[in-house]
Amino acid sequence: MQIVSPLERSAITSSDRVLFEIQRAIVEGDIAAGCKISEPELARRFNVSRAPLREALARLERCHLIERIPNAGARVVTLSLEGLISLYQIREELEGLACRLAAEQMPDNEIDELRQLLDKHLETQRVREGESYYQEAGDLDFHYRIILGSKNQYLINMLCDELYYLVRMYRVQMGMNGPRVSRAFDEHKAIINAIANRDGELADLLMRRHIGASRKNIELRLQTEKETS
Amino acid sequence: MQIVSPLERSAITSSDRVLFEIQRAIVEGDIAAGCKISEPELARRFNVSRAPLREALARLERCHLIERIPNAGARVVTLSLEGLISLYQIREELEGLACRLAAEQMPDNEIDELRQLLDKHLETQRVREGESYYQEAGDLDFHYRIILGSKNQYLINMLCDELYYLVRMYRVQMGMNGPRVSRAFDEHKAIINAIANRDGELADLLMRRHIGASRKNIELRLQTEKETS
DNA sequence: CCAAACTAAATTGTCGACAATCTAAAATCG
DNA sequence: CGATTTTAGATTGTCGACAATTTAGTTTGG
Repeated sequence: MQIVSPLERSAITSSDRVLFEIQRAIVEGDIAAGCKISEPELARRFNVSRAPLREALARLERCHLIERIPNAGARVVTLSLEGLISLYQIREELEGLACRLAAEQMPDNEIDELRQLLDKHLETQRVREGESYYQEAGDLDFHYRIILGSKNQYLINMLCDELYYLVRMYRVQMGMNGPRVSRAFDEHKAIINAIANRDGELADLLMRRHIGASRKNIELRLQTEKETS
Repeated sequence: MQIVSPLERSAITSSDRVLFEIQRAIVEGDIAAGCKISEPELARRFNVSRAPLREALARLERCHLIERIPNAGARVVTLSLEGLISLYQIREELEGLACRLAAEQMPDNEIDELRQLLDKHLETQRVREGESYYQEAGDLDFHYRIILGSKNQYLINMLCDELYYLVRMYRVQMGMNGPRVSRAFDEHKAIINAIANRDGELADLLMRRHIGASRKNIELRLQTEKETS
């Protein structure tokens, strides 16, 4: 059984296709945060009828990218410091748990693969110092694999399907890059080492710190942006 | 602002109505676990077209009550010991977090109301010793209010909207009752005391233990059922 | 001039029918 | 006789149109 990389999915139905396109558009800001969503407009834009579009909207609501009010329509969510903190509080708990479980459940070969992935990312980072996109994708991939390693069906579903698009949206639109990128590598290394040693408690702790540091990094960024504006 | 009891909701659209009815039917076992779901049949049964029914199915999938496969249809989830453990592992983390946050965020009047609720439940339990339904509803109400007290939007959404119907389903269909009912009251009391004292760390710990004990209770029950059958 | 009531346009929710896909039973071939 | 292919039935996905509701603009009354 091959592990399907989480960032590439296959669209079966036309509802899937529309979902993926709108998801990407919202995450990357092509459809602005807080923007009202018009069903007829989007249906025309993506060449589908309203039925599959509404199915897609239901799934967008599920991953917290839009908010719907019955008989009134949908809006893209607005990003806020408060929301960011709420989101990362949950991530700390759930991904900490994921690490603890992965330390018990993750097979050796998956751990090896993850190590190789980290090495590969290190090279890419050296080459593309400063550019943050690849690091972000790599970071997400790292987190994804540990979550999958937990073998907890609900955990996987909640984090990978319901929460991570919003995480990406915060990262892309609020900008997570700069000097923290290199430090994140060391933290990833320490986490995978703890998992390889089957030390779930340590892996849990390290992941909580890692996510906490990431949160503080974005908070700081928001703070300085406010001051300079 | 009045706190709307989570167990009573108002159906705005006909899709809502169908959702609530099917939700109840699945949770209480009227539609059996593992059962295949036929869209035309359910549409006839609830006197709606397939459009609102499919909207309802999408939301049922969201709260993990059914599983859908594109072009192949939906099934009611099957309950398993493995699934139960996965579910409760997540509850321990998230409700522990909810307690910690509630200790910081919950206003005094909400804490008082929750205390009064516990006293009321105590009376009901004395009167109806042995019958577990009221305790269950009360227990859920208790957990609900603490989650709401956390004031974390995502936490509230994930627990109250996405996970708790499944929790109820496990409880109803696997039967959570017996001598643990009375002990749960004491645990609830201790938790609300910790929150009232603004001791988030303790409240967190106590909630994790409370949920862990609840899980072990059900596990034990499943074990003995297996042996006697 | 402001507020409330009404009206019209647009949007969302729902319906019935058609197209695409899957499932299972019947037929064919080795 | 068993395995594969074919075919018929049923189910899911999608479409366009209609009904119900909301929103914005206009009119009316104080």
